[in-house]
Amino acid sequence: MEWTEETISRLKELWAEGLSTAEIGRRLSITKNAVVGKAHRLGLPPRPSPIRRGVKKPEAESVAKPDGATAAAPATSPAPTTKVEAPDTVTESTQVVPKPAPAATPAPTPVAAAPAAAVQPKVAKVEKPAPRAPAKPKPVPQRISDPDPQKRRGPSCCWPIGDPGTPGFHFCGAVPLPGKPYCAEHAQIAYVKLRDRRDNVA
DNA sequence: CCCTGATTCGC
DNA sequence: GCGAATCAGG
Repeated sequence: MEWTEETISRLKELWAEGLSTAEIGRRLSITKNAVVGKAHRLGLPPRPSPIRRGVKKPEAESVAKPDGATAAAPATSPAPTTKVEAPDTVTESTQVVPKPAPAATPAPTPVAAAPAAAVQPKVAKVEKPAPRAPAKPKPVPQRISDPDPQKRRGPSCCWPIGDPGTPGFHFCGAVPLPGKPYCAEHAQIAYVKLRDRRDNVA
């Protein structure tokens, strides 16, 4: 495989759009392994993996030395969960991380999903059969009346401002368009027409 | 078995 | 650097 700037950028785009590695592979006429391998090498943001292979291999080291003394492991604390999370959520509003889903994802349901680092919030409309997550148009009737983002508890624009995990990160919070997760301003950006990309061999 | 993505390892 | 083979979870 010849990874030219062209193919690499194409890979990045498709990767950022959340397509499966296999799907990307199909589009580029390469195997998913090639896609994954390259993406990994490029340091592309890992997307939700079904597995967690992080478990280390048989490493001879963690043998807990019974010779006591100053054991580094405080067994007295069964729950030393040192969480380093809770960056700085905006207000008390239930913020959901917007995953620019294909087509329209109207449901403001808390989709607990962390966006892959700095995923470009662009909604792409793929014509190919989506592997999973079929669009489920479910118009949620909700009245928008209170224009104050700080007070209203209803739906709020979940356009991410800044990078998730960084201190300044927050969501737009403005009043979203009816049936849309974003406000008018960000909906424009979100629902940009995917530029024509008819491609490759077949 | 199908799907998925991650890592390993020979090339 | 590349990607098939392999692993591993859903």
